[in-house]
Amino acid sequence: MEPKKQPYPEPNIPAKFLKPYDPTGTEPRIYEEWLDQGYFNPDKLPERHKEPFSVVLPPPNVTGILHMGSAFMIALEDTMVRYARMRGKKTLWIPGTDHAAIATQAKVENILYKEEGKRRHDLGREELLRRIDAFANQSHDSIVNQIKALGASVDWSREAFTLDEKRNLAVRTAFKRMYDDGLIYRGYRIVNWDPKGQTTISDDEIVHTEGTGTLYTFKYSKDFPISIATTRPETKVGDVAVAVHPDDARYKQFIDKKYDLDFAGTKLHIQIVGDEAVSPEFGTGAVGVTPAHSHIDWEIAERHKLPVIPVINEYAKMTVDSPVVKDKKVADARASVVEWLKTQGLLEKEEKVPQSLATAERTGGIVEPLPKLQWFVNVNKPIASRDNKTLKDLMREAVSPDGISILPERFERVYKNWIDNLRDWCISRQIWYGHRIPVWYKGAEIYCDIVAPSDEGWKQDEDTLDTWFSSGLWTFSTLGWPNEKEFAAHRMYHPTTVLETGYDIIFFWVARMILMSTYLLGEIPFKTVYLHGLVRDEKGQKISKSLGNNIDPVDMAKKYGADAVRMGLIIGTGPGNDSKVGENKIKGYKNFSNKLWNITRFVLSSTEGVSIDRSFSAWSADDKKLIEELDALLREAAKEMDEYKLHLVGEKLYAYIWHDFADIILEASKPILSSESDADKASRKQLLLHILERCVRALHPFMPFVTEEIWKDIPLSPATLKKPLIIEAWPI
RNA sequence: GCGCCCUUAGCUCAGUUGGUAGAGCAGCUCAUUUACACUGAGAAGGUCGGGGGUUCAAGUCCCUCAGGGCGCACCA
Repeated sequence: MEPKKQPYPEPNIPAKFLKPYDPTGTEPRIYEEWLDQGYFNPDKLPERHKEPFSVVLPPPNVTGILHMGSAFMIALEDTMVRYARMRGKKTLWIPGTDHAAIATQAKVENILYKEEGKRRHDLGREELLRRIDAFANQSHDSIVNQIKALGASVDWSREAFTLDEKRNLAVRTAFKRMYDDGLIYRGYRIVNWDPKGQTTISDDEIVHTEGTGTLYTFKYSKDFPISIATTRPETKVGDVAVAVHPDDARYKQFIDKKYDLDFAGTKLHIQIVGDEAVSPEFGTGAVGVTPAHSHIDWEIAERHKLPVIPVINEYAKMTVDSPVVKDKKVADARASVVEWLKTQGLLEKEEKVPQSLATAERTGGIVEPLPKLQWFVNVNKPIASRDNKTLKDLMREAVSPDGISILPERFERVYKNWIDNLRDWCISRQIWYGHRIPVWYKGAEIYCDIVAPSDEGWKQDEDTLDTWFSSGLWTFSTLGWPNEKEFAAHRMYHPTTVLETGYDIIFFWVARMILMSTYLLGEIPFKTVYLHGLVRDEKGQKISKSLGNNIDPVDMAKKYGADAVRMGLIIGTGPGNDSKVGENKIKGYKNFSNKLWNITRFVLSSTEGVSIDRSFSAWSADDKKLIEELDALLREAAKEMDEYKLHLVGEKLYAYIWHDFADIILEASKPILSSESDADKASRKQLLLHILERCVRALHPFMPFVTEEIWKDIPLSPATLKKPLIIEAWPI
């Protein structure tokens, strides 16, 4: 054998290795090959894949394009799924998109207004829905292409949409079952009203922002015995009571007394009630009770059977027939009432207090609590078919050592805390895009069913459902439920193995899936919840349109390769923590792809004519030790993969391949390969091939493209049938 | 108010049963028809936010303080 100093270019290795690795040219081609091979579909996997491993892709909203956060999620999930597949699991990863009701409709309405100056009612329900569908379809197509560009090994034959026919049947079926069990009811109750979006929203869709308010202390009238304090004087025209703590010595003697009085141009009938909810220390220790426009007051009113007087309408305007406030916007009405109090000499004190403002997540509108007739999910009703447990009970019990575990663990407490504070879930929305409520009315009659009543004269409820209602069914609506035959064929995949998603939707989505699955199926929807954090920019700022700091993951993939994007996202961030990602980090992993590429070039050109001999045993002492070291590292990595510590494994493989294999082992091989000892040379050639082969297999879940491309040229022994790397076994 | 997280090299972060401090990037010195410049070698750089405690041993466990971030509930 000649000393290893050959002129460039070297002969007899595949020509592609003589150039730097080209992800842009390679990745789309490899993805096409995977699609042709069909192994994304578990039904097409070879015999050895038996034990199911199933994941649902958190469906991206059809509101636009994917961002770095979605890419992070896809990278994590694809790495988990590919690892499981190589481990011989029967892997099913279901892709889909989310209609995201309010978000999508708001987006299209914005465009409509900007481009045509029209509002939703100018178009009407049918035409607006047509526009939204067109927008959603377009958005869907680009999202699908983006998912593909990132290398996701999802089963496209099972792709779902939260608003398609099958999911609609699932929604109607779930609604009907809950309605029949009394878990869904229609009620006149105080709800969160978004005047900007003109719809109700759930408690979870409220975003509190810090601000300053003014706390006004005053009396309703000169001869009223108690002073009250409030930050919303304008609502006081809707007061029906003053609540004090039952043991408060200052006010005890007034409890149950009633007063008729004139306030800001309207008549009030105020009853004094004693209620434990009132804190004697705050303000004057007395609360003016406005049942129609405060959640707490509503509850006080319920306890004391007080009347409800709405004074604010859906446009956040005052409705009370008083010259002081009539037809004014709430903010103006507040000023008017304060002015009135001053002129009457009733205002005792004004002080600035910190106050948080409730705004709607999607529209930014200031949320106004209003009483309305809406549909709710009762979370406190005992369910006969579930041992008289309530939905709250089912949700709480699902997260336990033998049920669902959440990673990182600390989120289990966050989840339980949320359940403890959970109120009935308002599910009806006054928007057009979404699942129509499967309820029909004829006069005073109400009819709920999966299909419309056949006889004449019924009118379907105009409202649609909270988008999370359909998302809650996702783990099983994507597996065919409620179609018995289809679901039976997929029964093995439920509960799904792991749910990987962002911690920001633990309440919206994770909790709702647990609710739906435990109630409808009597089983948990998944065994493990892996929560990832927010992807921020290099400076740690939240990625947002206004900052213009969004990096398009697909642009990055085009520039540096999806493999590099995936590594850049995964490495350096444990579950539950936010991460900072910039272009430089991704670039670094592109260099790594090329490093591996050149390692391959060196190994192939140094081992010409040799193929991998799995039963090789004539190892030199050094080589035997090196093999053992790598095996130890891989065993550790396997353990960490099973514990979902992907960031550690990725880093470990990177460090080993670059700094052990390339920097040390390859360099040390040069003198050995040009030495006199045939035995040492034979051993070293086998070593180089063995290590390369193991590294490529181990790295595949993280960097699927470059590894699959290298794999094609790894010289397995001629007797071995080479399968695509995607279904090869992970080493160790 | 209740609760959670973060504070480790200039920057970004790893570091899970407690056992002599790690990586990437940046910077510094050197090498250069080399498998790879999308490179290599080397050196430098940290009292692991402050204080206290437990322990033979603490970045790691406990208490406390400070700064930053977040979630929930909102005192009207």
